[in-house]
Amino acid sequence: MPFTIATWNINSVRLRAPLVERLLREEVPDILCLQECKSPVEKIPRDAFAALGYTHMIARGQKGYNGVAILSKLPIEEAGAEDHAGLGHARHVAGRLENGVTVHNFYVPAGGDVPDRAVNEKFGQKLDYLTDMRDAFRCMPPEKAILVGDLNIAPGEEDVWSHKQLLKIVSHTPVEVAHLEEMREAGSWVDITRQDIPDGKLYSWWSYRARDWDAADKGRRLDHLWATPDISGAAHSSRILRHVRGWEKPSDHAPVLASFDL
DNA sequence: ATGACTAAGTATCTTAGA
Repeated sequence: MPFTIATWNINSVRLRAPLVERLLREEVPDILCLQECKSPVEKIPRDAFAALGYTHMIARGQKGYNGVAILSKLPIEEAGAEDHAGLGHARHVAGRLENGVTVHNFYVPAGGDVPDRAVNEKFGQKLDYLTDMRDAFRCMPPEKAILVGDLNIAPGEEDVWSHKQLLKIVSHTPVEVAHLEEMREAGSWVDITRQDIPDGKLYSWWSYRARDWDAADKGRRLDHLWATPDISGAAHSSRILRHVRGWEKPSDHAPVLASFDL
């Protein structure tokens, strides 16, 4: 049965519940993975999503920060949640669909301002988080799986507005890109967005600080949708919904989507 | 110059985002 999956860093699921509902109405993905819910699980407005047919939810949450949720029209059962790097943060949750596909929803640490773990503890935590993800995938190679989320790294030169100007900016430093690539390789993950849209600039995040984010267009592709090789051939129709960044009181991230014919 | 915003908490500023 074919299905569509979406991922979106919502930057507060309670404040932006109306935007989530609008996306669900307009795009009708079968599954929507959210990051930065910034809410305890019991305070997520799940009834509003259930009213639109999203009757299944798997989530991990905490007060104020982080938090991930999987909303689904399709039945989905819990398939674990990891606390990589031992941060005690709600940054991962996994679910399994009835067709046997496992969905991983990740929110990788942002990493702070200075790309040096000797002076910035958060940068070290980001690298450690990616290393632990890598080791987990090496230990148990994923099959029939999809990995989505805000990975907080824009790996390619075409994934940022200026490769040269961002080389020393957290999210695009060579050490982060190397950690991401090792983790991707450990799970044999295929970047579905780039499989479908191989060429050209592609962003999923634009800073709130720009006077006119659309005109400046200084974006980065921080949000990713990957799949294992056994199902990557079934993926198609990848999109990044740039126009959603222009909605009233938007998240600074745009939703990323793909469909699978399985 | 990227360039001066946004959200939550216990909150009238601090921490975090990236």
